[in-house]
Amino acid sequence: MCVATPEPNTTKRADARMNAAAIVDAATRLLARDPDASLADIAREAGVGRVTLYGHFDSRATLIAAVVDAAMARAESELSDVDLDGEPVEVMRRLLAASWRLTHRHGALVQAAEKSLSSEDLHEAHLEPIARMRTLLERGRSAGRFRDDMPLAWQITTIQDILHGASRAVYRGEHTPDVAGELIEATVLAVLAPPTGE
Amino acid sequence: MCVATPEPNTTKRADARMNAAAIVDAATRLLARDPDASLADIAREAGVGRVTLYGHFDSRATLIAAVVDAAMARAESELSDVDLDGEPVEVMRRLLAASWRLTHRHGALVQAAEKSLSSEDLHEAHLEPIARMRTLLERGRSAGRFRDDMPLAWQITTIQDILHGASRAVYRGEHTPDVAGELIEATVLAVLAPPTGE
DNA sequence: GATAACTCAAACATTGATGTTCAAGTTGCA
DNA sequence: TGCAACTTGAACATCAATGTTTGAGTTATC
Repeated sequence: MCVATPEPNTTKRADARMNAAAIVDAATRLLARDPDASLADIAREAGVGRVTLYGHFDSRATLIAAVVDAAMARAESELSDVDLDGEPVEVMRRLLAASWRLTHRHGALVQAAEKSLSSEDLHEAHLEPIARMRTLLERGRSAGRFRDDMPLAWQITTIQDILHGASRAVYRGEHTPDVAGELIEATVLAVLAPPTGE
Repeated sequence: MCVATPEPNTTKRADARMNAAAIVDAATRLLARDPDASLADIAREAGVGRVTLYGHFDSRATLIAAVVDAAMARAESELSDVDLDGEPVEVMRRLLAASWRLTHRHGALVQAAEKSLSSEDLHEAHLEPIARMRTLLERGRSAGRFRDDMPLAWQITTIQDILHGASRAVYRGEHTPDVAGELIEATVLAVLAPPTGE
């Protein structure tokens, strides 16, 4: 569940804690756009010396683990707010909206994590959101609201691909995040809709 | 159109030409899976010494330019074989099938190219296939066969995202290329289908 | 079969990012 | 106020990938 080893609760000075948070924040922002962003870039973005960064995080991997943990914590918090009961199409709308906010915020962070962290940790990290989506898809299929003539895994990766593609398109400036959210909803629902007997 | 400066027609020895071709081939294969593959890896994959590679290509950028050129040449040849006349949905099927073969073969090569080549060159390189797809989409929309309540650019990037996602899924071993082709067709057509008055 | 073209391993130079050390300067906090 | 905690730039070590050079060995081609 948790990628970084939890800090021993040494009481740090207030400014030190602020800096650590600023670094994680800056890293989240930069890595979302460029998974290869250097630690020097991240330190600069955080308004902090490079040495200070190393004072807080032993290595690139340690920092990324911290970023992933923070991201996962917020993600779980936001996703678990989504009410999974009710009409599957409506639930999918809500789940997509929450997923889009997260994807847009974290962007390519997954790729950064894949390069620096053991794949087991990461796979486990993504397991929960995927399971959530899978459960919803299965329920929607049983209810005849989603098509079931494609593999579940395909539908899930397609949804992820659409989300990540939207993230890149927004970074390219092609759409606003809000418009992208609407397009995602329309597109995913079209993919999932049971084929009308043509 | 052409990324690499064309070779002065110095007559090279047969084995040298073979090696150059083997290197481009190996690079195409490796870069399709890992856009960060090192030149040492590529040389090994080509069954050639690292120095030999540098004998044929000045730099990583030069090699990638050659790979892109070869890929583009084959791509154009295969895509221009697709008959663009006729029922838009049928044409889309054919165009998708051809695009899938190319995507599966070239995979992440685009990303490798983006890191090593000037973005102008690359943008121009991708212009033609995108224009082809755009023309077809516009015709299908006019004919009422494709939905026109989303931006064209969104539909195009979505199609590209689905193709690339399928490529990754196949590399992960989740589907065979053939099955992926069918899934791509069904998924893209679902995305493009005009919404039925619900 | 002579020769120019080509290959290749080993060894070196360079570059850019990572990570470390140090000594001097600030600042939160008791 | 004073001190430990914290920050910082500069300088250094390391590592991996990119390129380069050399010199000896193959081989296509004339």
